[in-house]
Amino acid sequence: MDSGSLAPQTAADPAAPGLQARKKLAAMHRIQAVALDLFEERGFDQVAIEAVAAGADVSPRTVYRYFGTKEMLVIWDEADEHPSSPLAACFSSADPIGALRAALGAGFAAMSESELRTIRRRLSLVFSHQAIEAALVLHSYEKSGAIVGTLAPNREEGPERQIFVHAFIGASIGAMRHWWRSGFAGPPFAFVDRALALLEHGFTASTLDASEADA
Amino acid sequence: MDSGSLAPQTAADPAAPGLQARKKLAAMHRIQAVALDLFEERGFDQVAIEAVAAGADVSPRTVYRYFGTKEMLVIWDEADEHPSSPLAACFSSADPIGALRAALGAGFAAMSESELRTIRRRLSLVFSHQAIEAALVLHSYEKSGAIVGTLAPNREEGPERQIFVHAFIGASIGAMRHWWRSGFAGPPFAFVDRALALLEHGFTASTLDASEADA
DNA sequence: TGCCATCTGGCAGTCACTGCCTATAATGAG
DNA sequence: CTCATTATAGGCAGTGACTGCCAGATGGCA
Repeated sequence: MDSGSLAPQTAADPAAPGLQARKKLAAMHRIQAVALDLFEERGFDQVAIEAVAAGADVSPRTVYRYFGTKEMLVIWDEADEHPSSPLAACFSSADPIGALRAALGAGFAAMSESELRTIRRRLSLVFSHQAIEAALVLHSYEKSGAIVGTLAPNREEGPERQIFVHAFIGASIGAMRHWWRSGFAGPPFAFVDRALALLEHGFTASTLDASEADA
Repeated sequence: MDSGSLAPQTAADPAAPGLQARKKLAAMHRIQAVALDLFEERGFDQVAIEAVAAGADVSPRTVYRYFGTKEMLVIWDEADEHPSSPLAACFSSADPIGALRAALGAGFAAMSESELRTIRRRLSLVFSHQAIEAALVLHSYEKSGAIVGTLAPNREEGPERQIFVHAFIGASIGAMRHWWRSGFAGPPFAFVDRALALLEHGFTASTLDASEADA
């Protein structure tokens, strides 16, 4: 609702985004908010892009230009915009899993309650609709693939890193799905942390057999 | 080309599929063959379903009835039809990873060279087109989710199994992707086996750092 | 203030996908 | 073998996601 951040900046920050960039970002937030409302109210498949556009006072063409696909209305996160993702450093770390645990923990801790609420709303839509979940998996693959690609551009690599990235994303999404299925019980980081612990120490038979196995 | 298996069976096998079932299966193989040819020739996005249907001498409506989506023309595998999937037993085994390794190894070993060639063609399409890869991930999640769902219908579960299933699929697809990127060098099972070994014993820092790390 | 680059909106078109109805082919009983 | 029943393929029309194109509007900047 509030678009106070559209006011021009007094100091000339060299890396400051211009007015159009700020307007675009504000419009994207507005469009996504309208979309989430409509999707929750009528169901993802029952809402046409045209309705979202009308509710956000933009043209359908603009919605497509901003988000590309209907699923991206749910998937999109402003954090993805910043290219200097904290995940990038993790994959190149000597201890990737430890770095990921630290980065994700810090990320979740830094979230406000309203941000967490939005995350929960989006995840509910993700796991209720196959098409959105598929888009999320794919988006994550792409992002991580791009990160790994910049780390080792030319080197012939073994399959380990590729397998790890995919397994990491799979495990994370599995953890998020379980968080959702549990009615978002407990802090979100507990689930991701459990997933990372499993990846780090391996899935033993006893781990999978018993429901009680704390790391 | 040959549809010899359409001949009526002499002995009355009680579980034998009827004529329509055999015709449908033959048509699906024919349609998929045409689709793969066209997709490789012109590109997935440049081929309309109508063209596939025309090439296979069926109506477009029938293609949709059989495959549901365009991506399924690539994803579909006759092995998926049989409900008694060997994977089902694996997830309920006391040693799921060992069982998976055995089942997948046996599955790959049983494949003829022509079947392997088809797998390679399909994988090339999968990893060249995001939409198909997304559909594959989704399809795998669904299948595995259904299997796990039948195993423990009511029990409240911890996140471990959910995480494992997703990580397993992620790792497998990562392995397959690497197999594809390597120009399908070596036997396919080596990559999946590597993925399973990593899942079983965990991703250590040294595993991810060096390209050379044999289990 | 005025020029230039960029962006938004509208239009028309393609195509994946679906529900509905009819024609046809397989199945089982007599 | 014949017929009634049932399942299945094909045709048709419609919806909606998504895209290229062009004209008009708007921010960026001298």
